Order: sequence, then structure tokens, then C-alpha cells
Amino acid sequence: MSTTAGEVPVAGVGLRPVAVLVVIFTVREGKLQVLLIRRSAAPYQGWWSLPGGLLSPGEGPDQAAVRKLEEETGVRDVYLEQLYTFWDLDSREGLAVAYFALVDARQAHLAQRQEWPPAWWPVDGLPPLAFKNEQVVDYALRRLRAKLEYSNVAYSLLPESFTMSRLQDVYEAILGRRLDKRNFRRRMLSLGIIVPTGRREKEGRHRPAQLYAFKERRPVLF
Amino acid sequence: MSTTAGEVPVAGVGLRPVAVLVVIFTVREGKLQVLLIRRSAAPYQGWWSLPGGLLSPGEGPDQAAVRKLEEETGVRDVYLEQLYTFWDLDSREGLAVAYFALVDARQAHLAQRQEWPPAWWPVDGLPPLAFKNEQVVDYALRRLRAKLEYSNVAYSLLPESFTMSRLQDVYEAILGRRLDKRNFRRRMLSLGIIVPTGRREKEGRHRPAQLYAFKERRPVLF
DNA sequence: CCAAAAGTGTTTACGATACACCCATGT
DNA sequence: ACATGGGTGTATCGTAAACACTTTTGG
Repeated sequence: MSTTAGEVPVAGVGLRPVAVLVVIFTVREGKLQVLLIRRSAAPYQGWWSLPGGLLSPGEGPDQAAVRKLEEETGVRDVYLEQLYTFWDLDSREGLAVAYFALVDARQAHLAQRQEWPPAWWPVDGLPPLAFKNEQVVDYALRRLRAKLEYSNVAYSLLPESFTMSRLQDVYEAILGRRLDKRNFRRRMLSLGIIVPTGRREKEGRHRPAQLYAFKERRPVLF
Repeated sequence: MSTTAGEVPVAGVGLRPVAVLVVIFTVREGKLQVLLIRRSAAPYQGWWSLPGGLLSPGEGPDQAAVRKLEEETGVRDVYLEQLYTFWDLDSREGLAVAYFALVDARQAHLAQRQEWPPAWWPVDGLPPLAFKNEQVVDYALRRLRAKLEYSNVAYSLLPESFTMSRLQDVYEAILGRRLDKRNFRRRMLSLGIIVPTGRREKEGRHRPAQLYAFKERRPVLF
């Protein structure tokens, strides 16, 4: 006997605890970093882990991810994408719907908890993580690197306008290697994801630079 | 107060009905087709829909997808990948973890139910579907086309050995356009995903063709 | 001998990469 | 004047695409 998708919930059958889990990336100090919190409850009490939590009543996974993101960083309207749904993370029956988000560290205000406040950690120097969160971070990182090549995801890591050099810094931090300045500029402009604003930057003790902006500040594929 | 990923399930909080949903593709009669079943229960009773159903006790989504696939087609050990977790499909509180699978139609034996047996439908001529299953099929199709370009997923749509022309048929059916024979052959061989077996095909009233096999009959990216 | 499918090379266009010097500004 | 980062062009390579005829076989 076969049932079909969207079956009416039957009490006690197929009911599972569902959590979300958010891999929040930023580029800070020239490095790609991830937001981690410390668990206040067992198991893994005191261990670093990804932010997350159970769905609230009536709430879908997307909404829960948005909520968690805002609780931890104060930001909204950033790049947020569903990653994968894990099942065996905690060897219980629960599901964890994982997301990844990209935030501009300058616009994020981390939750100021008394003890065990959240913190940015460089992806290449993470502490031991609760459950199998390493696996989730790896997965998110692969996806991020892939998307960087053919989408405008980086918009969410930068202020509205920025110089070509700052943009390149972001790409280099995420890809983990240096890029050629001329080729990079050519590629960005020919992809057509950014446009010059006409204004110039005044900061710094050097030649003022052209400012650019993303054409679209929301997810677009090319 | 923030909780962390992998939280212990609290009775009644965050518990949701969880279903799986499987988009089963095959290439038949020169066309890419999807397996559909008809719903035996309300809502959408009698409508065509994707196979799926609630998780059984103790079962994870992956296992449930494998089980469903086998129930409907009799096959195991085929390409099966998690696609996306939908929430708003049926406007209830339930989650649907969607998968897509690729099966060789010659090896599949569809479940022989008395009424409303499952059937293959060409993707470009689907009937109206229950819930928002069209959206799921679209998503699966995009992913399949993308993966075809840089992976060996097609192994799961063909017998162990096959001619270059049969392989090309599969690619053309999925991509929905004709490909150049010489370029196709060159690309397949230079990607290194298939190798000649040395044997030749004897079927047909034409020149016997070289047989090829996939190097790996399991998911590999390139 | 005819129909049907197998098999085979070359040319062209485009995008990706490698590479080094001059310029404008503030101190 | 000098230190700092901004800004620019060309040559090369490799991959992707376009393109048509000959060969082998069975009937």
C-alpha cells in the first residue's frame, strides 16, 4: 500500500523534531569566517556549534532560518539559501535543515550574551564542533565557492558600493587564493553583475578609486 | 534565549510530519519521462502526483526515499540524490524532503496495482499535478541537466554496456536538443567517464558498434 | 544495391590565463 | 620624494562549436 506526497499528518506517525541550522559566513580581516556559538545545554554542553534551533509552532524552515540569523546578527535581507537536510547529525530521530547565509561583518551586530557570546571563526581554523557540524560547514563552503563563480552572491558580503579591490579581496578570501587584478576586473565587468556608480572613493592616502555596485542585490544566477 | 543545533526533542514542540517525495526519471521512447502515481486519498484524490509518503518510525529521509523508489520500480542501487526540502507544498505544517532518482526503464518493473497504477509521463507533457509538484519536477529537471554536464549520472539510465549512440540518445533526451556526434564522442572520451569494453554490439541490421561502459557506476563529480 | 547507423578531422571562435609597468594621491 | 594602491593591454592556450563524407553491415 502506497501513500502519496503531502499526506495528511497522522498523529504519532512520521512526526519528527525539525531544527534549522545556519552557516553564517562573512569576510573579515581578509579571511572567510563563520559564526559559531557555544552550546548551553547537553549534549556537547560548552562546545562550539553552528547557530540553530527547533522550528517554532507554525513556522517553516525558511522562516526559522531568517529568525535565527536575525537573532544572532541583527541582519535581514541577506543572501540565504537552503543547503541540505541532514538526518544523522545527532543520532536522534530529528532532522536538521541546513542553510547558509552571507553577511557583511560591518553591518552585523552579534548577540551580546553574558556568557558564551557568539564569535567569528576563520574557516581554516575552526575549533572542534558539536555533532557533525564540520561536515555541514564543509558542504556550505563547497557550495559557496561554486556559486561565487557564476552568481552575484558576493553582494551580500559588501556595502552597497565598493571598489574593485575590495570586491577582489572578498573573492580571494573565499577561494583561498590570489587572483590576477586585470583578469578579475575584466571578468566581473564582462559578467555584467556590477556597474560603476560614477562616484569615487575618498578614503585612504592613495589614488581615489572608482566605486561599483551590484546591479541586483538579490540572488541571481548567470 | 537561543538554542543550538541538534537540540533534544521536546514533546510537542517542533514536531512536524515529514514526508519524502521522489522524482523518478527515465529515458524511454527517446524522451525524458517521470514516474507518476494517482492519489488514492483526499486531498487531490485521483490526481496524478509524485510518489512519496511519510517517514516510517526510525527511518531517515534517505532510507524512506530508497524504500519508496523500490516499492514503485523494484530497483535499488541507482542514482538517488536529495534535492530540496519543501515546506509550503500542501499548506499544512508538514515538510517534504524531495529526492530525484534515475532509473533504466528496462530494469524497472512498475508496481502493478489494480486501479490507478503508476505510469511514465514525458516531462514535457505532464498532466495537472497534486499540490505543487510541478515546481518539484522543474527543480529536479534543472538539477539533472546541470549534473549531466559534469558528472557521470547517466550511468543509472543505461545498462552496463552501451553504444555511443545510445549514450547520446540519453543526453539528447535530457537536454532536449540534438548534439553533434563527433563533438559528443570526443567530449565523453576526454572527460574520461566511459571506456570502451573491447566488445561490439551485434544487434540490428547495421554496422556493429563498439560497446562502452562507465568507469564508475556510482556518483562521481568531475 | 540500398538503407541504416557507425565512425572519423579540421577549422574557427571564444573565454581563461599569464604577465609588468605607469599614474594619482597623501604624507 | 616616496610609499601605497589604482589602473591598464596583449599574447597565448585550451576548450567548445561548426561542419560532411566514407564505411560496414543486413536485407
